[in-house]
Amino acid sequence: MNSKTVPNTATGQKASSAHRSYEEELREAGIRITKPRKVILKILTQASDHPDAMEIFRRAVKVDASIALATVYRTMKMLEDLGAVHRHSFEGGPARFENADAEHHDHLIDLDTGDVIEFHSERIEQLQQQIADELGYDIEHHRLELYGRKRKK
Amino acid sequence: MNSKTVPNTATGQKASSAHRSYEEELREAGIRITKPRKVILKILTQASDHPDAMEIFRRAVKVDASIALATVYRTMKMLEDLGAVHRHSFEGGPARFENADAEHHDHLIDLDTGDVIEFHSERIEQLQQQIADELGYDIEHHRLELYGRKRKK
DNA sequence: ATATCTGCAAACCGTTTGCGGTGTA
DNA sequence: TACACCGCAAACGGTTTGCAGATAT
Repeated sequence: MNSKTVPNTATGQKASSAHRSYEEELREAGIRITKPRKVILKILTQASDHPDAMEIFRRAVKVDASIALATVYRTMKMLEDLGAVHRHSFEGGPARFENADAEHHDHLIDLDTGDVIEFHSERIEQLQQQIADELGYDIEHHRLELYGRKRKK
Repeated sequence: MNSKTVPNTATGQKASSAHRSYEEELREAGIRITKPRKVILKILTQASDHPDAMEIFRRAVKVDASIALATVYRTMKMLEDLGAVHRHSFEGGPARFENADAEHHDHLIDLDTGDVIEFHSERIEQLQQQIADELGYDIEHHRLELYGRKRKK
């Protein structure tokens, strides 16, 4: 019993702000705006954390009890394909999602609470780039996750 | 799917040479050395790549057709708990394993071939440490993976 | 009107586990 | 001999999918 589970209820920090609304994006892509989608998109717009599919489903059911989990999964995949959300597979838990229009950042996951803290280091990005260069590779994307606990001083 | 260890920038990397043998480790831990385990351990000792459970199973069956996939999973978990192997969950595939006694390194995954290239940057490690410090966290472990394709120049 | 979308249930895939029998220490 | 271990099959958790009916455009 050494597997740590990462709880996935975070109390987020920044709210997602100035972006083209999800509905707008769907409309542009010629995708129908249905009732279940409206509910899910609103939840995503309001979310300040990194919810997983089940959590989105729980929030959605409160608004419309007839929504199916499968629809949540289908909608998230559709949004991911559109490039509107990012999917993160952190250790020891289901995939978690976040709006894609924030600037690129990496994540620090609080092992005790599941909270996700975003950070960015231009220097690290450069070093990654340099390493890939030296190895003769073009980076398509990368994943940098720190797993830790609050320092008790 | 092979794996290369690349001598690299900052800190040099030594070849994952023979340290304490797996069998020795098991014996010290008071764990029985059975026939299926012998087969699996030999496969791991000889492996120069990062095989997943199914691949280890395939190789094992060639040696002893009666081995079960469940035994591979059980053995890998046991080795992981012992700290003898590391489990990596790269994107879009099953977990892959590698011997734990190499020095710490990160991974670049070739998206075309699945090859895994190891690298290490002391500078990046320092920066991660610094970021965690600033955020008030102690890092337990981290994950840095670059996903890319060979540069066609 | 009709193609897209839905809910439901079943399938999926990698992994774990309960069982009763086997073999190691 | 005793208990750890095995193979087998069934269960698991997260996710995807086939279907037939519902709905947005």
